[in-house]
Amino acid sequence: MKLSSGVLLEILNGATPEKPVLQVINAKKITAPNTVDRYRLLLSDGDHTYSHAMLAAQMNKFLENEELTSYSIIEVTKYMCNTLGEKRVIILLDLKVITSGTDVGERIGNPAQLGPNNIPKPSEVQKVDNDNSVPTAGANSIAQKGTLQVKNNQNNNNTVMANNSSTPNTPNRAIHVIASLTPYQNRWRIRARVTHKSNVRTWSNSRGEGKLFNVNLLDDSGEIRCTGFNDQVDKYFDMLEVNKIYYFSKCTLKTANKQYSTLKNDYEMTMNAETIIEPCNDDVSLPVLTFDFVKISDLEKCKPNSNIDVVGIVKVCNDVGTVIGRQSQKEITKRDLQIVDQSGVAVNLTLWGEDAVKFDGQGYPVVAVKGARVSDFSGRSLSVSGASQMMVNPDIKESHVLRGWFESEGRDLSFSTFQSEGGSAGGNSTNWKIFQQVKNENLGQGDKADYYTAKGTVMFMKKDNCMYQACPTAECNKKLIDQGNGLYRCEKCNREFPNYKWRMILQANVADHSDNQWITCFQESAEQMLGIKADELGSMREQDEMQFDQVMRDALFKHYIFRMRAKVETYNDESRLKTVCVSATPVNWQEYGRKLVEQIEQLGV
DNA sequence: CCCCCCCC
Repeated sequence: MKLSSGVLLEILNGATPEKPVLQVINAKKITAPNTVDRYRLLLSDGDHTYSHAMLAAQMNKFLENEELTSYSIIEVTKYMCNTLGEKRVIILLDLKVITSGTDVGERIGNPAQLGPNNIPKPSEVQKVDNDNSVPTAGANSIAQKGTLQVKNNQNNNNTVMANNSSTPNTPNRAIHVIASLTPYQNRWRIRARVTHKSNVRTWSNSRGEGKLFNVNLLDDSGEIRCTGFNDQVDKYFDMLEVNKIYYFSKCTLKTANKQYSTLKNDYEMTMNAETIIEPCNDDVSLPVLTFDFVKISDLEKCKPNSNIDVVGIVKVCNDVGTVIGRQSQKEITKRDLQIVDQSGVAVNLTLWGEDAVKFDGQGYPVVAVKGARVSDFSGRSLSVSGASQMMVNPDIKESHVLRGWFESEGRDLSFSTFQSEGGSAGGNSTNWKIFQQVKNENLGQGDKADYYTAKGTVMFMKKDNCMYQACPTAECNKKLIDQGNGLYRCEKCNREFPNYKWRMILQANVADHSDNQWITCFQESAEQMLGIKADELGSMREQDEMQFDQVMRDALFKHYIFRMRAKVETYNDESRLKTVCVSATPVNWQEYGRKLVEQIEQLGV
């Protein structure tokens, strides 16, 4: 296969030749904390090599599954050339591997390196100042696997009507692609489809209050989240509609917090007072939603609290039910579905709120969820969170294939389910861990607390600040302010009291054979571990410090079964794992011994 | 500047 000689120089000169055939000499992974990995490529057209080339993030799988290796020959079906400062960067948006790297085995020809000295400066590049500056090689760009492609100007089974009816009164200016946006460059304009719009949410905390919403934006190169606060909510919330295409410019780019973002982008955008958003009614071909489906059987390999894309047939649709939120104490509507796919495994998918109420499970519908939340409840289960996007019977290939499979054979199959760990029957979610596992498995690093059970020995307790004078009101445990006049003030109840009750916050270090863990014990667990009621201990400390010290010493080196809640908390940009001891129960040695025997048997020795 | 998305 011949390389497209000289094509790199043409591209850098501003031309957009179709389907260039290039050799990938090598690829280098660029990693940075809290970002999606990106790959920088050294490309060759046989005459020249060029190293300022990037693979669009959604094409990473080509390298990660080793389909694309060094020396591979590729046909680039979609690409673009962007200017970043004084650099011209070629971004590969879509490609086909024509010959594998191992079959080629070497660098073709003797290409000379292109660099700043022998390529035109961006300012010298002939401006291709119209919408054609996004090259879509070939008359019809090929929809990627799992991509719903809209062709506004064609009748075709894949067509989803997305009518952008208003006329853009926008001057023709070069269009940038989402993959090329960075915080270091603010002269850009993208054309993107809104694939998701949140509701308006209000917040109120120590840093202030306000309202916000976000939209997810998608173009050929990638996706990005865009958030509008306060004034921008009023200005753009109603205007932006899901599935429609808009021009965006002058938003603020910042590093995305991966803890909260499910989108494949290192950055996210915030609308500001200068932001310009205009509807686009051109005949443009932009993807609607890209999925990266995980087979249900592969959920086992997915980390709890991660977000994945899944598609399945709704085999069982349970009735709507309600639960009480642990934190909010509010009643929440939910509906459990059981979904299945060709992997022969069934998994529970929980819908919440409106999604749960509105869902119609008649006729075994297909559901596709982008960004479903994985949990380890009963082995594995899934949840449609606010950041997820759910489509029922979407018009995508996977959906039709799944339907065909279900009608022909899937309907009559029996499916296996995930098993909760520990081996006990039923949904036993005790989740036994040793402290080393707690660290290795990054428990509590997700945005939701992780609960686990561990057997541990008390190694140390901090005496300082282990108890405080709390508001005597039954439900209020707030620390009182000693007024010095025999009265104590509660800021929460806005009252003064002559009395108080003792409450405990005991920091303890507990260990097992593998590691140790600092934990916070509140009233009940602290009283259990110290073997004394907080009120008694409080007055003891005031009357006889030595006796108090003795109680603390006597509590050391005792063994408990601890129920823990682990969650990362962030103070002043510094995050650390906070482990709260929910309960401490003295070890029942018979029962614990039986559990160890069971574990040993499971080793199969 | 949010970041809650829940339950067994």
